[in-house]
Amino acid sequence: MTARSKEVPASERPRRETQAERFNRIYKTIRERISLLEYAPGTVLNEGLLAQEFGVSRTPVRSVLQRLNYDGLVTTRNGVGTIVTEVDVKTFKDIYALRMRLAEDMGDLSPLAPKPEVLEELRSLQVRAQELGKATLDYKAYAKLCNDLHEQLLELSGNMVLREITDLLYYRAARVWLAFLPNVDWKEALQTMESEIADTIRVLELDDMHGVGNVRRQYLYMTLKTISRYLVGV
Amino acid sequence: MTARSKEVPASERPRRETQAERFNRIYKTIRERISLLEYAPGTVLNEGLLAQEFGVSRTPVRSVLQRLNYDGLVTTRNGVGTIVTEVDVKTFKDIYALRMRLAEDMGDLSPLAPKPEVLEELRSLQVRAQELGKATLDYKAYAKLCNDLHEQLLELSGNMVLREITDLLYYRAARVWLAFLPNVDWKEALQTMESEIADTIRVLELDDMHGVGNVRRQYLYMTLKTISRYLVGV
DNA sequence: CCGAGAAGAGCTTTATACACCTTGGGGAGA
DNA sequence: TCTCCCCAAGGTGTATAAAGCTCTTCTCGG
Repeated sequence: MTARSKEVPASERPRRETQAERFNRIYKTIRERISLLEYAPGTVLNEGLLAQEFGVSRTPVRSVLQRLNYDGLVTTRNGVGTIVTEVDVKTFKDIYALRMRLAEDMGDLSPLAPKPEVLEELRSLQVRAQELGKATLDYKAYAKLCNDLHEQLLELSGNMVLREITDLLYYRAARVWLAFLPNVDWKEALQTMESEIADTIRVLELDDMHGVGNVRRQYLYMTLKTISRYLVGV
Repeated sequence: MTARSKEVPASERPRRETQAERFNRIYKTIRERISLLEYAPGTVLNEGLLAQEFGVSRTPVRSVLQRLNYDGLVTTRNGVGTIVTEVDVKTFKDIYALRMRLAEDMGDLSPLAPKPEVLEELRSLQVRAQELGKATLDYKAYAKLCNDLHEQLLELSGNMVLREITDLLYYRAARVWLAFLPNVDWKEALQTMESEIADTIRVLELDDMHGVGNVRRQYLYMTLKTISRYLVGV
């Protein structure tokens, strides 16, 4: 029993943020900014400024940036700074090829019975997609939708390792599709996304976990093909 | 042009170890020690001592340990130390289930034409397995053999992302099989390994990259079953 | 006018000092 | 004798200063 815990009951005491919690907060914040293209590829992240923004010293920020480095989202060059990476074409294709496989695996490897909350959340995502399709261009909202969909799909697998890797690969290539988005028709893009969500809900309601993976794989394939076609054109 | 490069021609100057090189050296060293059970699960790694051993300050060592933490090989507890993780049964099965899939993928996703060096290396591994089978128990040598085989198989895929993940998962679970080894017959274990290498060489000589994945998957399956059977028995 | 070179600014990397946390042992009290 | 509390030792987490690297810019010579 420490001295502090005697002063106030543990339940009332406003528990200070754990170091791990703080790490995750900063990590997810920066990762989201990268995935939303707020930090576009080539952007130089300054440790000092980030430290200032999050109200910590540079040390914990460095720790986060190193993690993002392992994730492949940034590279740090001595004397220059920490730079958000470009995703080259080959890597992009490699990632998508692998993600398509992993999507299938998601249905096979210890799938979880779909929790009602997930279905609920997916329906609200569907609404968001519909609303967004009517509205004017809002790439950031689109990206958030993608991220949220991804997050919900993760919930469907009981294989934590698969989850982790799927998450890793998702964020490593998420920027590419978003950066490509201006090249495709906005309404069509959102209709496609709405279809994916609708299809997913449909198979989920049948408890067809294999189907979920197939739907995901199908739309990953479409995305890959769309971008590939454009790359050939250039 | 810096001052130092004027003193001696760049070709003669003994290029100092890059920071990245030093990182990798320390990282791979510690990771190998973990995979070889030199640092068994539960072992507490002391940042200060490691820093002393590698002749650096605690900072770069911390950086390596954080990476190992992300890899799932250690967990760091404040005030205690950095502890080599146990691999629980569920995680182990999750990893193996995924590795089996990835082994198949290895044959499908941009396989590389087998370089002669790889075949050469595999043949030497086969010899090592034969020698080891005749000799007395040497778990560490067995583990090194496993690691080297793994490394060679990585060379066969042109999908760098797949390589990276395969590597990650290999080392995350490598300890388990090694720790289990005393429960199986030594000669049989080495005969099995020799068979795997022989099978791999055979399919490689036919340029059957899909076959390589199948062989790998097959032996992963055997390993998984062997351990699972034992776990049920307990 | 042009280019090579050197100095300087700004960044990351490393080293080090200090704060905080965890743990285990020793001592006082029941 | 057992239990509980306290505290000291030793660990990691954080902050900060020094060192090293990179790029820019300015200057001086051709």
